[in-house]
This record gives sequence, C-alpha cells and structure tokens, in this order.
Amino acid sequence: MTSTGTGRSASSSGRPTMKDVAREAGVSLKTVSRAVNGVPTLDPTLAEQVFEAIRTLGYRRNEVAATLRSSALTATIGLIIGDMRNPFYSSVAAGTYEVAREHGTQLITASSEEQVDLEQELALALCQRRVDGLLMFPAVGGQSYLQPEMDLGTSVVFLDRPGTGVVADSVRFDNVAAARALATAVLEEGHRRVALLMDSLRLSTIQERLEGVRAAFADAHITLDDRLISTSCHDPEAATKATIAMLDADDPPTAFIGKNNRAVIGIVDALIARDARARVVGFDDFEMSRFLPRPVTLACFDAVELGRRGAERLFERINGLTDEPATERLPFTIVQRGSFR
Amino acid sequence: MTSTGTGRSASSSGRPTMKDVAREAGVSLKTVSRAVNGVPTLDPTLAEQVFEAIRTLGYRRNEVAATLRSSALTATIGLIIGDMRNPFYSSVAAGTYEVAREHGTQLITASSEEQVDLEQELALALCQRRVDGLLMFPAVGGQSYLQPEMDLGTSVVFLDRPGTGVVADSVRFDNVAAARALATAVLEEGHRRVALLMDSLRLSTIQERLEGVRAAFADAHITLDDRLISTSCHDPEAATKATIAMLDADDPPTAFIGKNNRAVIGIVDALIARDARARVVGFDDFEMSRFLPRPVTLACFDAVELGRRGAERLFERINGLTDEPATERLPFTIVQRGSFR
DNA sequence: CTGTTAGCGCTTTCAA
DNA sequence: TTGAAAGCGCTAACAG
Repeated sequence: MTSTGTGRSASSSGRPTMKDVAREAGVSLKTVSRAVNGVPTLDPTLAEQVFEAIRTLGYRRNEVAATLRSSALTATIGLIIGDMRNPFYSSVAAGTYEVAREHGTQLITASSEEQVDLEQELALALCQRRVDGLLMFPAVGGQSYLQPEMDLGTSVVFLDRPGTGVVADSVRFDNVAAARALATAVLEEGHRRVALLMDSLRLSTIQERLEGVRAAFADAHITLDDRLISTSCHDPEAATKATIAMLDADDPPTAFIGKNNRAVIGIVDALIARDARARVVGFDDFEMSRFLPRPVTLACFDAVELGRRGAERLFERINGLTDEPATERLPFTIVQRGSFR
Repeated sequence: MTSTGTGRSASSSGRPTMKDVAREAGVSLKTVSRAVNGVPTLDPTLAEQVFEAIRTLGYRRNEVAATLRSSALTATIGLIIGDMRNPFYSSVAAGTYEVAREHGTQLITASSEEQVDLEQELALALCQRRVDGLLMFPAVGGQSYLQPEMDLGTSVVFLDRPGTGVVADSVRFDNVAAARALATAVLEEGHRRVALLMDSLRLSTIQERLEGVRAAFADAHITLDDRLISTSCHDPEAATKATIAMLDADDPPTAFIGKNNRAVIGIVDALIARDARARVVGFDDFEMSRFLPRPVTLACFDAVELGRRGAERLFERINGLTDEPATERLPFTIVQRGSFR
C-alpha cells in the first residue's frame, strides 16, 4: 500500500483531514494545502506524494472550512422565488442555475410564498450562510431589512419587480410595452368593449400592464370602461368566474385581455362554458397553448432569460461592479396560438 | 446609545463577529454564544445586554463557522435532477423543498443533464460542501463513486430509478403496475394491434413499463408485435414521427401507449396530422391535458410526492435510521382526459 | 451561572 | 521552496 500510512486514519472520526494527509504523506500541512490548491511553486515530487496520500485516504477538501479563513467567496448564491410549484418560477430557476453553473457556483433555492415575512426570514438565513449574492422576487411589503446585509457586502438583484425600501438592480419585463401592443391590436381590430382580467393593483407588474393598456386606449381616443376591469383573477377559476359574469351582463365585452397564461385559460374555459365567441389576448405562452380551442394572441416573456439576466447581473456585482443600480427591461414577443383542430 | 461601544466596530472589516458583540456588551465571547444559542442557564440581564449589543452592531451569526467546530449538521441537502427545464423535475424539486423546509434545511439543486460524469462532479462537490444528504436521479452509468462518501456518513436516496454500483434507498413509481393497467384496459376494449412509443431500454423506468405491458399481454394470451415498439421517443417530435410511420404502414395499430406525457402529445399530433382515429393511453398527466383534442387515458404518477417521499426518507437516514436500504413504490392513478369540445 | 482554554479544517502570514 | 505559528468565527470542555 503506502509507505507510512495506515490506509484509513482520521484524526477524530469520520472524514480524513488535511492533517491526516500530511501525516500520511510525511509532509507539512501547508504542503498539502499547496498541492490541493495547485500552487505552482511546489516540488512535483512532493506534490505526487501528497496526491498519493490523498488517494489512499480518500481525502476530499472541506469547502466550508476553506472559505472560513480565507476571504474567498462561498461560491453559493441564493434564489428566492414565489412558488416552487409554479412553472414560471421554475423556468427562472433554470436560467439562474445555468448562469450559476457557468460561474462554478451552487444555487440554493427557496420560496417566499409571496409573503414578505417569510421572504425576510429566508433572505436573512441565506445571508447567515454567507451566500455571495441574492436573487429574489420581492414580495409586497418592502425589502428595507436587506439594507444592513447590502452594506456588509451582500449583492442583491431583484427579479420581475422592483424591491422597495432599498435600492438595488432589477431585471424586469417590459410590461407596459407588451400590454400596449396587445391592447392596440385589439382596438385596431375594432373592438371597443374590452375586458381586463387582472390581479391586485398592489403588484407592480399588474400596474404596468394596466398602464400599457390605458396608453393604447388613450392613443386611440377610446374610453376604457372600468367596470370591465377585474383585479382579482389570481387563478384560472377566478378568471373564469369573472369572464362569465361579464358575458352574462348587459353589453358584454367582445374582447378579453388576460393578465397571464392562467387567466387566458380561465377565459377560454368561460367562453366554452357559455359557448361564446370573443377575442382573447393575454400574457405568457405555455407548452400546450397550441391545443387551446380558441385562437389567442399572446405577448410572451422569456422566464428563463429573466433568470439568466438576473444571475448575470448578480455576478457582475459580486465581481465588483459598482455602477449605480439599474433596471433592465426584457422584451416581449407576440405569438398566435390556439384554435386547434 | 450604548455603554462602551462604538456603534459600528468590526474586528477586521466587514461583518461584526461574536467577538465584537462581546466587547460591545462587555461580556465574554462564550456568554454571547450562549445568548445567541438561547442557553437557558444564562442571567436574563446579561442576555439582554448581549441582545442590545447585537442590535446596535447589526450582528448576525455566521452559520458556516458555527457548523465547523460542532459536529452539527450543515442543515443543507443536495438535490440532483436530470433537467432544470423539465416540469417533471421541477415538481419533484417542489416536493423536496417542502420537506426540507419542514426540517429547517436549505436545498441546493443541481442538474446532471442525465450524464453520469457531470452527476459525479456535482455529487462530490456537494459532499465537499458537507451537505447532510443527497437526493438524486441516478444517471445511466453507475454510482459506485458514492461509496466512499456514504461510508463517511453522507446519506443518499435515489429517486425514480435505482442507483447502480452502490446500495441505497430509493423511492420510485410503480411502473409495472401502471403499465399493466393501461395495457389491460386497451386489450379489454378489444384492441389487438397496440403500439408502444417508448424510450431507450437502458432506462429502468422504460424497462419496467415494458415489462408491465408484456405481463398484460401474457395475461390475455395475446402476442405483442415487437415491430410496434419504438424505443426512441425521447421527445414529442420523435413520437409524432414514429406514430406517423406506423399509421402509414400496413396493418396499422389501433391503439398507442405513450411512455410519458410528451409522447402522448406527440401521438395526438400525429393523429391530427393524419386525421386518424386511434386509442391513446400513456403516462403522466399535465396541466393542459383537458384541452387535448382526442380522448386519452393517463396513468398518473405524482412527481411532487416523489420529491416529498424521497426527502422524508433522506431525513430519516440523516436522523440515524439504520434499517436495510429499501425501495418504496409510489402508486398511480388513472384519469380520463382530452376529447375537448 | 460565567469565563478561559482548546480546537474544528483550512488558509495566511512570516520565517527558515 | 517548505514549514511553524497564528487565526477565521464559532462551539465544546472544563474550570472557577
């Protein structure tokens, strides 16, 4: 086997340490450290001895200990999304992971359930783990609790919406332009009774989409009927209900704008239920959209790209970028879907 | 402000440490440690002094350092999935996260791209980070590289398929029973020409599904035509192509069994393209399945539950369970979908 | 109940 | 080029 070693020694118990390797190889601790870290100014013969010992002992460097003394980064970033089960967030996580991987960094993902208290707990826990940076979808309620951490050097980038109570970079979609494009298209087709199936106006993305729609109406000198705005379509079922209510009322809308893909599905379900025809447009594509039994026009945002760009910005910060915090807006694309068969 | 403190002192630079807090509060390091860890045998007055100092300094315990000395766990587990962009894996991650959260544990997720070399690199990197346990979808090629880590106390649970070259727990779906049920249903409806749109037989899940189908055919004393078995339907497009080829051949199948939801979509696309009617069954439900323009029967597995159960088993191991490694099989459910409008 | 002394596994001075 | 000593931020053992 080996010259001096026992073949399986460990100082205390469990995993062999650098000390064990040093003893096994008959060199000093520091020489092992140098070998492991590939320091060039090390006698190749000694290095080989060390590697030999590492192999026989099955040594593996403890990264946690390594980053403690050194001021090195932990090569870990945290991602706080709103809901693990939501494919949108999963796609963002996928994009983030890809960039993290390119930077040799691990990704810890957590979910705030869109609740700011939980978000704070998770964010601070990640900071205590000394993540190099934090990527997050800020919940309604404010992120001022992050200020001390940011002062201490933790980089933060917000996704999809701006954090409040603290200034930091954000990467967001161009909600205003997308909404304006959709609404303009609908108006140009001659529709005048246009319903908006939205969510709470406390959400900045909803505010922006509404703003875009209003701009389109203003451009066309057409009045938007506020009674046709629903701000409670949190899920497809709510959208279905709201749509049906509007269809059943006097002077029903001839076009519907859904706040996201799930709202669009809810609208289509309602049209089926009432056997009604209406123009449907909305935001965000989804895998099965071509099977929708009604034609729809969708303004699509790229969730994976959001995760990618957010992570790229975060790594720029981690690597020392000191520019003023900025907002990057990601573009949209328009696709025609549905009406299958 | 405070009695002695500067209000913002840090030993070296950056974050304040326990030492800083001790100085600020005028107590010993250990007293701070006790206060932070909520040791009950501590004079409340002293504790309050400490907390006061913690507040003024904005101190936050360094978890990395805390788990170094103590033999405490790192409260981190690793999850290696096959593809971040695949909703199936995302759902598993969601289930795993929920359980990890219940255990106050962070989740580091990584993707092997189903390549065993990359998987090994990621798994070992996670071990170097001293994760308490590893949850993974083992790639084809063998996991014997994990043996040393497991000997050193890292718990491992395999998901969806068994690891090879090493014995460990696994949580898997009951592929045989599900496939048998689907095939039996098709045969009982009178179909005799049944096509199987599968994937590589190197995948144990595919082997098992094929085994279940064969069992159903054997039960019914019917011969399965091997020419109607495709083992290359890795994506929907491939399934579409294979389906079309079979439809265009002599004596075409009257029923199709898809290896997963994407294969089912591919089959349906092919039927539409050829304006053909055929019985379609397969595995795994998906959100938009009700919009499929053909009726389908699906044997569904619960991906979130797979992640949950795997994580639960992992935590049992982490918490000292020493039973023989075992395989848990998760049940399936049958649903009728599609044929919309 | 509190403080002192080690020490976790590694990196970083600073000598030799 | 190599090694000894000190130290990262914290916890554990043992006194006081």
